[in-house]
Amino acid sequence: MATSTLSPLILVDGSSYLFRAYHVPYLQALSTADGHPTGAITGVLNMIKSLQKDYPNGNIIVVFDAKGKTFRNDLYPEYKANRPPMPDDLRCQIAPLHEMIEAMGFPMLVIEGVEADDVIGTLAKQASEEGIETVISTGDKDMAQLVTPHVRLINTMTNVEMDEAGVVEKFGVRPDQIIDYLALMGDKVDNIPGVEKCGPKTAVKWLTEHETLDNVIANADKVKGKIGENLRSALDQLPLSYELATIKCDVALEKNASELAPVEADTEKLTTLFTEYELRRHLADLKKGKDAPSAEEVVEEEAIPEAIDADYDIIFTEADFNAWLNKLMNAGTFAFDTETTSIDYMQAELVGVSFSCEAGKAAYVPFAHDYEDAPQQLDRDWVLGKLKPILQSTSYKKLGQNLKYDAHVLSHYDITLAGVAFDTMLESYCYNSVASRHNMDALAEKYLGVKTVKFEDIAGKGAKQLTFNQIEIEKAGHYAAEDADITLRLHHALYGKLSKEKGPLSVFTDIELPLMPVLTRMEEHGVLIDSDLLGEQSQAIGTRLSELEIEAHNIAGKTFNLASPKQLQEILFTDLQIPVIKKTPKGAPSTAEEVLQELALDYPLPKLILEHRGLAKLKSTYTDKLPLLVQSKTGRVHTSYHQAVAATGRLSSTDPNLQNIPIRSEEGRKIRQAFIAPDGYKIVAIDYSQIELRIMAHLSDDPGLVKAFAEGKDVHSATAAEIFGVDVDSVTSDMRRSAKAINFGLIYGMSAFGLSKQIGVGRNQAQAYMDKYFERYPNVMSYMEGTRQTASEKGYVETLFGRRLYLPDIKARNQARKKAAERAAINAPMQGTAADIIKKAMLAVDAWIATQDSELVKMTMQVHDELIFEIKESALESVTAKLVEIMNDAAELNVPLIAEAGHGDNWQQAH
DNA sequence: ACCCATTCCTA
DNA sequence: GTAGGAATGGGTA
Repeated sequence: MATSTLSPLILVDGSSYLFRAYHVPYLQALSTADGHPTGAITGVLNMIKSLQKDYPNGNIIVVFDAKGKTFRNDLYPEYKANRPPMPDDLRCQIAPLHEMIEAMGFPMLVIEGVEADDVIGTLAKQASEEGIETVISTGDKDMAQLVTPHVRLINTMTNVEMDEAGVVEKFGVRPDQIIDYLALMGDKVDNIPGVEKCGPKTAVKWLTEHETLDNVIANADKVKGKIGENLRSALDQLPLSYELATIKCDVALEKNASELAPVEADTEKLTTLFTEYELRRHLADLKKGKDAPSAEEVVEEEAIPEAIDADYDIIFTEADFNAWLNKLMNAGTFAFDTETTSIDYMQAELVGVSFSCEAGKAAYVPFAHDYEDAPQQLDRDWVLGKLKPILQSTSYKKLGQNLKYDAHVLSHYDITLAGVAFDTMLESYCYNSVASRHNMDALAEKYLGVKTVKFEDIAGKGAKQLTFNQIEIEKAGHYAAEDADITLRLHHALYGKLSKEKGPLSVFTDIELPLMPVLTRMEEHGVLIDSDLLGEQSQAIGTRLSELEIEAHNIAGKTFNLASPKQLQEILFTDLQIPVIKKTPKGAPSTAEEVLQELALDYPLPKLILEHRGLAKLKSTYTDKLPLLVQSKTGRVHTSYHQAVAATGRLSSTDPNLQNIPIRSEEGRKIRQAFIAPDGYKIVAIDYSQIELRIMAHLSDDPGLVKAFAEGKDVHSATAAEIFGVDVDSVTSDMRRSAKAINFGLIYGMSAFGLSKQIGVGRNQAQAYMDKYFERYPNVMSYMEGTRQTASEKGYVETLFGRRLYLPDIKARNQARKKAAERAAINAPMQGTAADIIKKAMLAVDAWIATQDSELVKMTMQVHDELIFEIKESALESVTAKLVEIMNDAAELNVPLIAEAGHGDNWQQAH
């Protein structure tokens, strides 16, 4: 009986979906005008309607958990004891949902004393016995135990269907082993005990070896190691865990599966309910008499997968290449991508190039694949010679994904990429910077609904990963051509959206895109490092570290790894019995700096550890590492600036990160001595003074703050005078320090609690300071409040230049997340506007430098509010003055924008 | 070889 | 309290 002519039974685990829907962010935002939440209702209704569409003949039955205890609580009083009570904003959605489902005519079961799982298990078993195919719609993995040749699971929210093979694929064990598997692992959420430290991997391993839980138990004494001990100590309660994990399939029900038939929908009642809960979409569907769209159709921005047949060429002949070249030249705009041997732009060698100028059509031109028996390819220099005039011309418009990388590589073949009109990575970043990554694979999935071939798919991963030249041309060609094709299609999808948003579009056109070649030049030029000096520093630090280690071991009475927080916890809080001051988020006793600072007052060891940590950090991260990053080709260090990482609009820097070179501590600052000027040059560092506070003054237009800046006052002293009600001349350094903390705190969207911790006063005192501040600077307060409000209304905030930052959590029910989003909303316009301004300054500086002798001055680094240059000694003063002027003029605020310069033979002196 | 938590460096 | 990157240990694969 492989198939059945009877209608399939569709069993819906309503409770599982209710909880899932409740936690879906975009559903959380839904409520009626008077604030009754409706997200979970909407989620479950969408899901049921989507099932209706997918199984038109299906006989749908919806099952919910009943209130109160179940038989499992009798077996084990601790069952689900850790569950927090159901939140009110979920509880209040249950009754209306039940009413709606009943009015829709679906049979609905809510049976006391058992869980929905048990009712579903029972119905599924009955159906199987009658030869009815069953589909269980659930998000709960435990249900996998119910799967048989006639029972499948479907997760309607993710649209993943699971039959017996699917269970094996997902879990690594068969459905009939699922209970054993669950019993071994236990369940933290339901408070079911299992074997300590036994997760999915271990459970699968044991069940693969021994088939059943009973056999695992019988062979328990053969399991070695800590995990074996854990298994043996769990033996007694494993039978209980097994029983708790078992879904009961013989619940006494009034009607069996085949007797539960749907009744006609009560349209009138549904209209009333949908109107009351303002479910407009469902109301509209009711009128049209059609099924509601599936859950994903409700989400905005959902990509509709494009059905485009891929037609990719791999070019081996000059004639074919010339034909493509002609197409590109006539295309107006084309997508372009390089394939190379390394992701490090300084090491990379070209292996091939790909293009596309029409969706679905692309070409790959290989010229340096050198695996054994690789076919004859076109000559690299011939290809590049042909391409050079086109790539260098601004008349031919190019687009790509992160073309900064390609520009670097091409520059090593004497090609200066120009005419870059679009970059999909930057388009995505400007359109919506809040994404974990703006890489092509993620964008293709998000905006095109297309899954691309990943580099790892063709090259493998880990130590055995191949480089592109070693990959078979057929495979490589498809991958490379797809990259160009997808980039082109992504551009069409993304730019259409971006161009409708004025602010984000101007950030893309006027700031990010033109900044790309500027960053390329900075990275390519690199920074000069005195490796010998760093070597000496490493050695000195090493000596001191050994001394500290010996002393620490003596005090502890045994040897231990000073760099291990875990071992240190043991020594401090167990061996030495020092009281715990603070715990880490995971609950372990913290050994963080602030804790050790405090302990250092009473005990000798923490002080040693602090010094050791500080020095070890300097050595491993900076003095040891930087010399290793000097490129032999240039004798310099070449960082990577990332333009699409920080959600606020800042740059970030990696390999190495040149934006966190120490400055605060005396020893740390010495590292900056190793950032040196070449012969005949000076290092000049120009930084913006108080840029974020000035932006706050501008955005809030607070008279007091604006005046303080206009008069060129020390703003922290001025603030202190206002808050403490004293004359500016009587402000003590303590007052100034507190005022400074408040000023910074405001930029970070702080609370009184945060401030009190920062400046070491009580919470009430901190609140009093803040009240006083807002009294003196009332527009700052209204600005902050206004920002929170706009963020909540629009879902995003903007910088002065239109850069946008979305805040998906701004309406979160979870108060911690909501508060965090509010702080980000306060901070982003200030941090982001500062980022816009320094980027504009970089563009203006670069444009001016281009008009000068190429040896006169180079911009080498950017550290958020500071630009660092190498300037020819002979023209030091005039060039510095010019640069300061350009930076001052980068933006017109209602307070002065002040850049301050310093110079020296190294970066430390320049400060 | 990879993931994670913890810690610490910057503006 | 905002925004980042990187090193380490320690667990699991």
